[in-house]
Amino acid sequence: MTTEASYGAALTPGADAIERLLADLNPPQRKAVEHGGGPLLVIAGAGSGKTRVLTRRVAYLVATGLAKPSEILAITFTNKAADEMRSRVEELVGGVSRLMWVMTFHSACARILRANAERLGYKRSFTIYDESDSLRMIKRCMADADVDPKRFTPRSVRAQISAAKNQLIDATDFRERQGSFYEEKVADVYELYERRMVAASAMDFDDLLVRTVNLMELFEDVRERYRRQFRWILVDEYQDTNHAQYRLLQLLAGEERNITVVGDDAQSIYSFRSADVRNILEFERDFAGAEVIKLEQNYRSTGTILDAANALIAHNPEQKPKRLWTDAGRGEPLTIAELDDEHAEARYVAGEIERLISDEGYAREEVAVFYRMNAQSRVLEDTLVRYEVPYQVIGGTKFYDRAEIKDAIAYLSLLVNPADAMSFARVVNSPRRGIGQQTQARILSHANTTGEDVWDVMSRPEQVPGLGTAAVKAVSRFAETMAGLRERAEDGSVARILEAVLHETGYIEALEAERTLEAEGRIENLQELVGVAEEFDANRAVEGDQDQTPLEEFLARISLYTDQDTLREDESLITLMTLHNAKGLEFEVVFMIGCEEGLFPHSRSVEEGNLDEERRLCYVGITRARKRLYMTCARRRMIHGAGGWSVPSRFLGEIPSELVDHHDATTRTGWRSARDEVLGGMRSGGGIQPPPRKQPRAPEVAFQVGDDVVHATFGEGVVTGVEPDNVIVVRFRGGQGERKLMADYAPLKKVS
DNA sequence: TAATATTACCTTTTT
DNA sequence: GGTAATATTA
Repeated sequence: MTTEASYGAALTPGADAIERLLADLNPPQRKAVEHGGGPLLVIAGAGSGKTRVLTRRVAYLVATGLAKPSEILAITFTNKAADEMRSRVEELVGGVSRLMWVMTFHSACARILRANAERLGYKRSFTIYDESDSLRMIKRCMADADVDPKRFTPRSVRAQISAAKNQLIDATDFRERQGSFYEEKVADVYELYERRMVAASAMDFDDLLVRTVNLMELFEDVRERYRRQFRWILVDEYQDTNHAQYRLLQLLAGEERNITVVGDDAQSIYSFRSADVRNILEFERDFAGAEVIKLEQNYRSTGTILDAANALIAHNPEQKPKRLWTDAGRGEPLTIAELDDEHAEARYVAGEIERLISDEGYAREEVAVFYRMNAQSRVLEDTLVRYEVPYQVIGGTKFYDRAEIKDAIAYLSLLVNPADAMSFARVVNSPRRGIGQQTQARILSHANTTGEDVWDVMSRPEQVPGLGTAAVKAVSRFAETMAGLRERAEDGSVARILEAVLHETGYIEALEAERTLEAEGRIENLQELVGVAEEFDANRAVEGDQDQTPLEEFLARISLYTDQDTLREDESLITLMTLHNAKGLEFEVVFMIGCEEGLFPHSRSVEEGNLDEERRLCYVGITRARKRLYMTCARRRMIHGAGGWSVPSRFLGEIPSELVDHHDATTRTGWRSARDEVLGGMRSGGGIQPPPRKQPRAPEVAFQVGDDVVHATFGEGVVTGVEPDNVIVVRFRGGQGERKLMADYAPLKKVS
């Protein structure tokens, strides 16, 4: 712990510098930055300058001497957010930012575990399995535990295990809690999976968190060491933390509890990954004496866009009350466009983008298109190519997900971690070496029964029961090749090792022999990977880690890297991404496509009762837009082959009609009745009366002028007008003026 | 064992 | 529309 002296000495230097850090902040932002020690919760609405507050606060802590740079742990959820925070902090405090830990939960955990893995029975050079690796491992475990993959899909089993881990329920606890036959079986797989993962010295993404918690709980010395190191903790997007992450923060916060968390419950969109909004809602209880600061002034969007967002989110019953406001002016109305099908939708979007760029002077990099599912990008991409609109897609099929890249990385993993059974299985017969499933299964089960590393087993194949002479010979050859490569893997250039692997294992040769366009593409991808390795080598020459070999460091880095991080801002491209990926970003112009029931909100979310979360996702999308927002829906859409009729998303109807320009480009009638029903008061007259249908929320009571009402978000008010289509006008207390609400949908109650 | 053909099943969102 | 597991055959 630091002495009193360093606190005192701190306040003298650079009073100017400190004032400059605070100068352009609004009062609540300033208050958050200047908060001293102890827990702090910042409820930061969309676009309210939360990153600015976080980075300034880090700089402030350093500038005032309250914190040494090395005592700061700043946590984000994505690498991209971490990179941005790091560079913004660096601008403020300079090179000392190097000493801080500014990274994702997962990278921080991986780094802690690298230094301590042996205490938990893992090798220091443990391998990190991504989702597909872990799914393969699950499948293998299911086969070995005699669990029928037809009755229990591997994905659902993994999902259950993952959910359990994120709640820190280990295999033993899991078994104790479960009753049904199904859950018993999952418990069998869970136990086996945990054993196999340790045997392979491998961790999945959940393990990174769970094992770090285990480490801190089991070893007081480790816990104390990191508590002393991270005296100041800051967490971004706190609403997305799960229980394991919450526990980790609790363990790290220590007695001083210098923990700052920033988040927005209205932007919690990761409950499917076990994120628990309660973490943010109950922060004040968990960290008693916490100061709470709300940031409600929005610096990003027009008043119209904010009104739309506020009106939409008001349909969610439970949230921390907050009202986003701006003094930026009204701006232009939103556009809701209805098209015939996804092709017409794509043409509309492409045409509008062209128009916005050529007539209204927007730059391509200021435009983004968001969708619910990655699969939706395809049609749009085809159209953009035809319209010659340059674009980039964030997420989706990833470079590191390609088979050849995974193969190459699996080879390297096996060199570094000789216990890595999944990498072995991936690589041993690729390219074909005459080592088929039978042989592989025998080697793996021999490794499992003897407890040896796969590497050692394959090095002495004659000891494996049941192997024929041909198999023994093939395996020996492979083992020799690998042994030769391993000697050289100890040090030196990663790029060189990778090239040696690709050539000496015959991998490239096999691709060349294919003489297909596809194989050529694969070779190009591998060359790109070599390029990545070269870049890594060059950077490492400047700042290397002594504890790890270059190859180990490379693999550790790459396993937590996704191409999320490849978002480019400087090039003139429009950006395509899922709504989930859009969180934390902002664009002048935003298109949200596929706003149809079943797609958005997704039918599965509706079935599982996660409608509120879908609505928050919509809220996130809307609040990304600075100036212009388009929402589109198609009346017909192909979903995996078969086409179907669609109904506009209920979210469109939740946006007050006076904020919207409605653009109808559909060509036939018949569908309109369904649409009019959802869009409600948006247009009047005409059309056939829609068949009666269940309302999302039953109409409560008829409201009359003069009724006192209370609204989930806006608070108390009085009804000042009643309009057709169940629209009522309410004047809320607290100088917010009047709002039009749809009585059937708004979370509004009469008070007597 | 490997290569090909056929079928089933899919799809939410991601560190 | 696409992948991945399975059946079939050389």
